[in-house]
Amino acid sequence: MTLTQLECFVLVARLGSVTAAARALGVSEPAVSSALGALRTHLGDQLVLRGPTGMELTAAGRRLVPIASEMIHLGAEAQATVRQAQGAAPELRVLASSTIAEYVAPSLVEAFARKASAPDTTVGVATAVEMQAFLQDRLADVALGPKLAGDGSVQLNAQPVMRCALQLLTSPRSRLAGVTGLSPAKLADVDWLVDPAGTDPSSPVSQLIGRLGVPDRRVKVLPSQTAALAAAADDDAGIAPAVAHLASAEIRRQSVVPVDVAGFPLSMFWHVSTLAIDRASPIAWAFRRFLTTAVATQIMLEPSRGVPPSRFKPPVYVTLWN
Amino acid sequence: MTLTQLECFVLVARLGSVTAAARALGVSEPAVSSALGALRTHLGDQLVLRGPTGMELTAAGRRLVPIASEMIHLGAEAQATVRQAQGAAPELRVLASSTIAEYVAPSLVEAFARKASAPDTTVGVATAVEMQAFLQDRLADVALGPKLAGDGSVQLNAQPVMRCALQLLTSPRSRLAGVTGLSPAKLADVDWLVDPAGTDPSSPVSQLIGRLGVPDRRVKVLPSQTAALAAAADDDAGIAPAVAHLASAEIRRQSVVPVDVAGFPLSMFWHVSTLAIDRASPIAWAFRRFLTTAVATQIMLEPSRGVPPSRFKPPVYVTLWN
DNA sequence: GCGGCGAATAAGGGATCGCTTATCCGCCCG
DNA sequence: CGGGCGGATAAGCGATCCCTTATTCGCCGC
Repeated sequence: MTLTQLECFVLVARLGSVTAAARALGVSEPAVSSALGALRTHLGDQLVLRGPTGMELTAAGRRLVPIASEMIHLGAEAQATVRQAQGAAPELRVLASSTIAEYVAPSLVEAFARKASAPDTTVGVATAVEMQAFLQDRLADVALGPKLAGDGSVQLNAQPVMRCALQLLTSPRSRLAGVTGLSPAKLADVDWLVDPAGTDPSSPVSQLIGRLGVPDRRVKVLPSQTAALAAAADDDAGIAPAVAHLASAEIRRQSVVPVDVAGFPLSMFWHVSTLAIDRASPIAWAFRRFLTTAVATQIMLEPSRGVPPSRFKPPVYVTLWN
Repeated sequence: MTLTQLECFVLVARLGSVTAAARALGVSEPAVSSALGALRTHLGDQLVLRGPTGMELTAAGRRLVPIASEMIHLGAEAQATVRQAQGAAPELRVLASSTIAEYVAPSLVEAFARKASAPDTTVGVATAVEMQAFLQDRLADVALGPKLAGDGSVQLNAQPVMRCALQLLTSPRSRLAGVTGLSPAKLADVDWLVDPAGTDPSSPVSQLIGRLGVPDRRVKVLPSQTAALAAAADDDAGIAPAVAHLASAEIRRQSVVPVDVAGFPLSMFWHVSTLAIDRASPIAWAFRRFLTTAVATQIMLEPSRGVPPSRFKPPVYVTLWN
């Protein structure tokens, strides 16, 4: 029985899929599968079984989840406690959607470090379900992006921190540019140039794509929002969905222009989510309060220029014990 | 960071010595030392330092102990929970002094299993400090033998279950036999034939030996009380300290006779110790209550004939996760 | 029946674990 | 100052972990 094995099990249980857990951990699917197999053998129970809607817990598995989750948490707490006893800065583990990680998370973290007790901060990219699982297991302290609610066992606390306008952008030379009152149906048959957050099923972009019935082959996932905007500028028909104020530079210099479709710009919110205040770390809520300050709002409105596509590193997931 | 490493650390912290922890775990001293070294490297703190009175905790170590202890406990609980969810019998881990393990623990456990829900019981031999550490870490459920109090952090609850008379026995052909009003000073210069419990510093026998100033070379540790009595019967001067009613068969057939020394027979008690009732497992307290019944008392008074020395297995320590 | 998707299994390799025995080192005590 | 005790270190070895890629299995929808 290894902490790694327990971690794999909990993630499979929470995410409902071995593949999803592997993705969240940044390892291959058989790695998780075999860890799970070892735990199953050791405990003499299947723990999770394949069901129609994903992996479902057995009776034993259902009881094991909270225990394993607590062990993982204590493992992280052990490290944090020792660090703190040595007088080191507390640790703040932030998860963000790829869009936020690209444009505003670094500046936010930097500004917070200057104001607060200079915590040792790491930023990782994750999808909404991954954020939820990581927060519940306390493998991360703060999630930035979609609104998270938590499942039955562990409640999460979300709060909007930024109102955004989602625009559909295209090249000024595109055949979509300048057309007024464009029919949404037309949008299903052009290239959609999205950043990794667009692959998160719970993201507004992904839901939009689903609602419009855009076929998969039309969805091009670029490594960053900046890259997506650059690709849109070169494409004669592609659409890049983007948060308006993040693309302000590209819009101002007219490398891309808004597409005129009913319902756009689409209003949406960035949220900050943590465990409830009595269960989360103090530094998590300090960061959370910081996000509602004018300083933070300013940073979110005037983001650092997008990281060049080539240098944008997608997932910097939480480091564990290996 | 491994559960094994944490376990080693906690035992070193609780027992105050690497060697003692190694003995409690039934492994070599470097095994514990290197596990501790790995944890130190991983966490970047010494955790425990050599002090005049044993290994002393650093600030970080002091904070780590309860966290690590809880992780170990949860590890054991994970296994127990899964077992239980599968409908298996609950687990009862009993620690006993070697004397009790030899004479009465098997019968007690067997009788309890017949009355109660037939738990899956294991019996191990341990010294008093080991019992204390194991109970506090919840690696054992019940300790049988000396009265345990617990240290500051985790309170233990002890209760006497049997009053015993400690006799000094010798061969009827010994030069000590038949002598009346023997001076205690004479006892320091004869062989003392003790069972493994006699090496536990907190045992009455060990304290007696210390009080009388018996030199180490005079103390012969036999693998069981039965073996000690047999050796005493063959020795022309040796003394075997023994609980009177356990040696009743040997006394009745006159293979050994009591030595007449002031203060003997010496009254002492067997205790049962567990965590407080709200922190211990239900089965632990069920066993505890059983020990105060007439059935259990009868078993303790008329023990199963001592296990033949050759078949007595000394330490069957708690199994962990390997 | 046949793809396709997701999980399990196979095979292999590098790292670590966990244990051993033997040795070294620091410290206290006679 | 030498011995002795207890902890740390060295060297080595087998088992396990943990990861990979490739393949197989089971199930569902077409």
